[in-house]
Amino acid sequence: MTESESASVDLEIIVQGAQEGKKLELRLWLRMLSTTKLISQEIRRRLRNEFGATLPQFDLMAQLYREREGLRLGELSKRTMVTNGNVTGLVERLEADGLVLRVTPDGDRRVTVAKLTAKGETSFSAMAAAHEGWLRDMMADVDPAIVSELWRDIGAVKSSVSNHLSGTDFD
Amino acid sequence: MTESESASVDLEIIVQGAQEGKKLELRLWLRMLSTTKLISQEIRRRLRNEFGATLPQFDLMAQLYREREGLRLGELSKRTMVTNGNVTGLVERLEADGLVLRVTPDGDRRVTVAKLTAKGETSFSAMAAAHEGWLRDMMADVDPAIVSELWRDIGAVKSSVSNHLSGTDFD
DNA sequence: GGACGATATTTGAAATGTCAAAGGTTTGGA
DNA sequence: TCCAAACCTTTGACATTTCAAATATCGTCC
Repeated sequence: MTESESASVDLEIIVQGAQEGKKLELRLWLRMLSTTKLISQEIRRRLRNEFGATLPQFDLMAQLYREREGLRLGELSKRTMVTNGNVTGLVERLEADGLVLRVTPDGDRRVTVAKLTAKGETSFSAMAAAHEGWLRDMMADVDPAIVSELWRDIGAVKSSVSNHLSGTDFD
Repeated sequence: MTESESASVDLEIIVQGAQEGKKLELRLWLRMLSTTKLISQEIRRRLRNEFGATLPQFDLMAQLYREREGLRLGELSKRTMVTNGNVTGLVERLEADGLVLRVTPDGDRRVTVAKLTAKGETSFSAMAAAHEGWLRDMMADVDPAIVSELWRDIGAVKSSVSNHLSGTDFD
């Protein structure tokens, strides 16, 4: 009994080891990373060519588009996963282009709230429509059922990662 | 949890349809992107804290570690998915730290080959071992079968994206 | 052997990114 | 009241990133 069981286990180990070495998680990570880079670069190129915008600007405007009242810079920083200092510069440039407005509310003068201007909303909604289409095109060869499955399972990965962060996590 | 499975599935579908409607690909992309950012930032932090290294440096050294003869900068650029100009600066800093060496082969003086020094190999192999462990830890809550499945299905995404890139096009 | 196109890398400008430290502002006790 | 801790944003020093233009070298065609 131990003989047959251990034999099949050994075989699995051997096959896996022979074909790919080991480190399943590492291989998944490398593939996720390269795929994400590939898509990012394509989106970046198209945003640039068709709208003269950058990806970080698009991401930031996407957050503001969903919150028409505007967002504090710290909140923007969390949602875009970009550091505070970086948000400052991004908003500065967007404001210079007339796409975003900065306001300090009366209640608390430590705070700066960023908000899309009318021009910003128009500009973003055109980009968003195109952006969605690009993604559909790029993933056109993937079975929708697989897309759903990936969405779910990557959620599991994200959740696992969130629970094993070293520094100050929680949110 | 107290409800039957089919009821909760229906509910999910309804909620999903009502709240987000369509855009499955868009939602997958946003989740992939945020998950990748999360993992990247964690690795970045640990590389910095434990080894005083940066992620791009680690990535570049990883390529050189697999090619002990060294790589031309253009090849490095392709493999790391980083632009040529960027590789120049990365290699410069790594050379200043004594981790990488630059050589111009006799045959072709246009070419620069980068190669890990002994110090670079030692340094990288310590980082690589830790790096692999971090990924295993971060993904510890994900079923290995799911990890395999993700690896395969993300491969399908990557392949689809590769087939729908806008080369040099016009408007 | 000299001009030309193809290759390979570097450079320069601008934007994005991190981190740590410094600025203001509020708030909550003593 | 007053001051120290907490909060929010900006600043400053660097590293990374992209793109486009500039350099440098090779190979070839004549």
